[in-house]
Amino acid sequence: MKDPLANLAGYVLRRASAVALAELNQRLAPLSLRHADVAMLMLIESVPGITQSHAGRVLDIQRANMAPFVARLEGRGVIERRQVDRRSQALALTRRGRALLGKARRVVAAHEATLLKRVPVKLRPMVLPVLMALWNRDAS
Amino acid sequence: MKDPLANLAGYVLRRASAVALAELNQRLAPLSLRHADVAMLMLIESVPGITQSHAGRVLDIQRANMAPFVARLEGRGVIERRQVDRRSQALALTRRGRALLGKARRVVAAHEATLLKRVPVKLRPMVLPVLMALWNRDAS
DNA sequence: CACGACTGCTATACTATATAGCAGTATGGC
DNA sequence: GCCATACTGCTATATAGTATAGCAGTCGTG
Repeated sequence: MKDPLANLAGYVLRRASAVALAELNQRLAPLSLRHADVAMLMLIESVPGITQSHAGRVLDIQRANMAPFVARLEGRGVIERRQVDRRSQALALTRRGRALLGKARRVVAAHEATLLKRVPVKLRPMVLPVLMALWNRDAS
Repeated sequence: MKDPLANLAGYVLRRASAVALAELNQRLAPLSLRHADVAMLMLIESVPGITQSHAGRVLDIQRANMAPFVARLEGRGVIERRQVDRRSQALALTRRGRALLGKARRVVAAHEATLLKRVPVKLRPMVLPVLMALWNRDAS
């Protein structure tokens, strides 16, 4: 049946995001990772020593939610905290974290590939520009 | 700062969706509506008499979650249920529902406009095709 | 040095979504 | 007609994600 909401960008954006997210989480399940975990690991890897508060700002995770989130990753032994200040924590990957991230990267790459494969070849180069524009990090 | 995850379509898709959803819900707050309410009202309007279970399938809402959801809308007097079967419920908008949907439509239109305004003019015609392709209703 | 801003944290709440199971109902094959 | 099967609406419950309020301690700056 034809969905009468399919001509609303906001609606399709939400549905597409929900499907993609569910698929990614399913792919990550064997590694006992969620999408947010991988985002955090990738961020820490590319900005080693990033502050916990700074990471939260980049990933748009509330300070309150960062605490148990980071504690869980630390408890798993994939990241470690180093005091940079008497209030700030610098985050870094452990050896184990780097190994896990390696596997996660392959999963993410496969996920990205299936996402893009759904888009007609001619439109593929527009995917990221369109999404980035919709995200619009500067404005809101 | 440059987000190191910004080249992952899945990540940007999720972030864009989250921002857009939050904005829409804020816009809808004065009407005491959430995005899902409006989706339901729009669906019922365009397919009057649609079955509750069918609506749930179209909008991807679990049967279990449909029950309290529909009950809330009915309790507000915006939709009504008619027995079509001894097990199926047909949904329809009440007069009040149609009036409310009228206001909601304008809010949604404004939201859509601000979304599209973020996209460079050249890319705008690609927005819906790209999102629809990513959604990929046929496959998954 | 005092003040305001910042950091990490706990507790809590709310929303969205997911699973399990139940009673009753329609349907298609025999 | 009868029965197995699938479907409908529903309750109860669980989980994940996200949000607010507030606190103790720390830093930077005027």
